Amino acid sequence: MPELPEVEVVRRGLDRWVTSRTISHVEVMHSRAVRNHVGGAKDFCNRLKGRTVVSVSRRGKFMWLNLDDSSALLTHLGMSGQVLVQPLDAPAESHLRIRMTFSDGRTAMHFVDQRTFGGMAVEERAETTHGQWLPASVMHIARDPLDPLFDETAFVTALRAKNTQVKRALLDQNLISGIGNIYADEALWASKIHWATSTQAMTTVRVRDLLANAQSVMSRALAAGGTSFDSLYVNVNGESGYFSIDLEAYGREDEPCSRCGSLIKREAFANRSSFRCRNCQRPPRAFGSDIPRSKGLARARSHT
DNA sequence: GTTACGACCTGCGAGC
DNA sequence: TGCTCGCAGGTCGTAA
Repeated sequence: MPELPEVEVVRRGLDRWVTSRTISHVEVMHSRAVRNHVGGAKDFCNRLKGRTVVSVSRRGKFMWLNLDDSSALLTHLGMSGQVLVQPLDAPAESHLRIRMTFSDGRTAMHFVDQRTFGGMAVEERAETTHGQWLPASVMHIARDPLDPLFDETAFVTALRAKNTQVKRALLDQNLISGIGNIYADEALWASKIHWATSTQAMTTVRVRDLLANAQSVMSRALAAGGTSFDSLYVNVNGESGYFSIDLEAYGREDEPCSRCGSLIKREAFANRSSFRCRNCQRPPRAFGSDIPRSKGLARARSHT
C-alpha cells in the first residue's frame, strides 16, 4: 500500500519522465477516479489539455503536477493506485482509470487503480502562510517527517496534547503526514511502544524517539524503492519495491521478533490490523485481551 | 473542538 | 464447481 516512501518513489519517477512535457489528450475511463474534481470528467480533461508540467511536488501521501498556469493535477494513490509511464502502444491495464498523452508523441501516463480509493483532480494552487503554493485540498495536511521544514518541537507538543492512542495520532494526517498502517507499526516496534499507549502518557523523550524511528524506517524504505506485498504498489516503470523483506512487525504474525524472539502478535485496530511484539511492546494496563487471527493478512504475507 | 467509527471499493482465498 | 463472506486500508463525513 502506498505510504510516504512509495509516493516519493513515484513522484521522483514522474519528475523525471513527465516534467516539461505538454499534455495533448486525456481520457477518463472510470468517473470515480475524478470524483474529487469539481467539474466532472469532461472539465477535468479540458483543463489539462495543452498544459505543460512544470514540476512534481508532494506532501505526505498527496502528490501533484504543477502546471504552467495557477493549477495543479493533484493525485492520491489511495490503497492500490499506480501511475505508470507506458509506451504509446501499450495495452490498457485491466484497472486503467485515466490515460494521458503528450504533444511530443513519446510515452503515455496511465493512472491504474484496482480498488478506486485513489484519484486525480485539477485544483487551483493557493499560497500558504509559509509562502508555499499548494492545491487547496492539501492545505490541511501536516508536513511529513522527511520534510526539511518539519517542526519536531511542534509535533511533540501537539501529540502530547491529544487524548487518544499513540497509533491513532501517528495516522492523523493533520498532525503528521505520510505515515500509514505499515510504517506506524514499524516505528512503534522500533520504539518498543504498544499502539494503544495514551498520547498523554508519552514523555517528550519517547515521542522524539518514536519520530526518529519513523524517519529512519521510512528513509530505509525509500532507499529500497518502497515496500510491496504484491503487485498493488509499483514505481512508474512497473517495478515493485523491496523493503517488505526488512519489515520487523507488520504482517509477521506468529513469527519471532528479531530483537527478543517472542512471537509477533496481530490485533484488531480501528477496522484494520496492528502488529506488535508480545514482549517488547507490552500493553498499557487498561488494554484488553487477544483478538482472533485474520486470514487476509496471512494471505498478504504469502505474496512476498 | 475533538475523537471514534462506518462507508467507500475490488480481488482473492477460505469455507461451505 | 460455484457461491458467499471476510479482509486488506486511506480518507472523508457524520455522530457522539
